[in-house]
Amino acid sequence: MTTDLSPTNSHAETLLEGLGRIKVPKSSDVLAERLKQEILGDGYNLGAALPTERELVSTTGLSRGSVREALRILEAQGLVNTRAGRYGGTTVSQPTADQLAGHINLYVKGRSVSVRALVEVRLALEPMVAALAAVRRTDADLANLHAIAERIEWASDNDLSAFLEENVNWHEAIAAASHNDLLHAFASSVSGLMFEASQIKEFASAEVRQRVRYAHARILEAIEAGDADLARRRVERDVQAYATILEAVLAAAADVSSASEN
Amino acid sequence: MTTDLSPTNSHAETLLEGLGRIKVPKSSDVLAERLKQEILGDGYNLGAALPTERELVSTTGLSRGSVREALRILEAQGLVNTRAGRYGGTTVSQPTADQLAGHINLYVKGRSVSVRALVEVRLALEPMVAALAAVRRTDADLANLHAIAERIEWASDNDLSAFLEENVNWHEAIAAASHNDLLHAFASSVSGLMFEASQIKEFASAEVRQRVRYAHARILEAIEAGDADLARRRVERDVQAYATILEAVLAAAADVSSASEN
DNA sequence: ATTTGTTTATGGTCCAACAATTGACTTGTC
DNA sequence: GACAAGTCAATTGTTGGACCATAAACAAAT
Repeated sequence: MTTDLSPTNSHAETLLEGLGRIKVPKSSDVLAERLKQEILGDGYNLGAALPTERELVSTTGLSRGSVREALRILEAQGLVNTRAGRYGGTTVSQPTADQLAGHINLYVKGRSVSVRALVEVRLALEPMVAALAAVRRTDADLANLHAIAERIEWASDNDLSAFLEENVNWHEAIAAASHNDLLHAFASSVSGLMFEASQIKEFASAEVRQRVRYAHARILEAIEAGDADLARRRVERDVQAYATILEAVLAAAADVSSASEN
Repeated sequence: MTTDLSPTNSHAETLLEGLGRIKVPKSSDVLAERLKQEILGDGYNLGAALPTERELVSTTGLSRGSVREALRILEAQGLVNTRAGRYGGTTVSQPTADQLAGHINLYVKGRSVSVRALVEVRLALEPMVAALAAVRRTDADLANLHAIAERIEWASDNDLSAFLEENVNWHEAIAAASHNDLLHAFASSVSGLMFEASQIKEFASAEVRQRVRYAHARILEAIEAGDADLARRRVERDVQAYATILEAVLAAAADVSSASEN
């Protein structure tokens, strides 16, 4: 290995055998990473105060600008909050479901994930969500769901955009009733993205709206009864139906666009 | 409404009826948000170059520090990359699956999501993943899965940590074979988290390892045959079995800790 | 007791300069 | 002509210092 004749770098090669690309990280990245480890480790509890910017400057030897860039990174990751003013400063916080949903949205939009793919994810998540909700729903969850169902009932005949929005709230409420934080974040994020897609597609006909209301009623019934399997099956059928309708709409749209291409 | 006697703020109230909390956003947040909108909108294609920092300084009127903080935020969101040097600069990029997985991990760790909750999510995702993989897997996917299965076979009797790691690769490979970017990101992220939990719990006995290998073989068989329903059912049973074992281990651990409490 | 002002430690912002990086360009060498 | 080495220039990386804005605590005034 050390004696083979490489076509380039004739000398000073023996010592540099397995050297790949050397990356020189930015100081702000290094600091952000170190703070992140300390936060995730046992060093800081929720709400604990990090050192002030100027303290970090003196302890790390970095400039205040670099320290602040590191803090902006942690802030974007949802790990800290900052408040100005005396007795303000940087405190440890938990990433919120909304923040995670935001990152999921960026991923989906940035990569132009197809609506079909979203439906597939929904098809995976929502039956499980409903099953868990049937087992774990609290009285407050049920009250919330009933209230939303009522608003959907009203909006169905009056206000299309309100109908769609309350629909998102419905899915959000069921996801919350599953009392599984991660599932909740996943499901409500996907629901929100589907909502945006629905607004473009405009496929909520009166017939579809009627169907949705009926399906919701049956699902809520199952959740209220605490029947997990029934809730799962009914949601599964509902999402399947939705997917079928969506396929039809998409096919129609494809027809139109291919026709206009000729 | 305007004539009622409020207990405080006796005068100068009529003009301030519906004023909520006034938020003064940071300049870097404003700039980050604006750039984000332009990137997500039709303004920038993938790989397109954003204005240089100094151009942004002159067009926005902000200081370079604020501009840089905005760019760090976008970078943390995976929307841009930055390279130093001439012909360097900030370019638009897509968030990677790894970056999304990182945010999911932060959410899970930050909120101390239970392993049980993770299992529930896995139970929702993986059957769908397998079903899609059975329909969409390419020859490369199959070759990859076979290679991993072989390495697992070897590691099962020799190297426990390698066994666990290859296990993650297995799940990752199936998720990739589903050819659904979002599902892939979700599933592989959860797999990674489960892996970390497994390393702590140390519950991969020889019997469990044997079982895993058998299950993998049957699942791969179904995927190779292109039988979506069979693959779904087999994965479902596998994950169920895993969940059962995990419950037992957790119960045993709970026994130990409650015993040591007395 | 309520309002009003003052204090002051903290983050927010700006500016100016220099260092480090890096791809293109130029020159030198064989 | 091809290849190596050196030079250049535009861009991000980093620093130091200064000042502004914010907000909780405290003091004073009414």
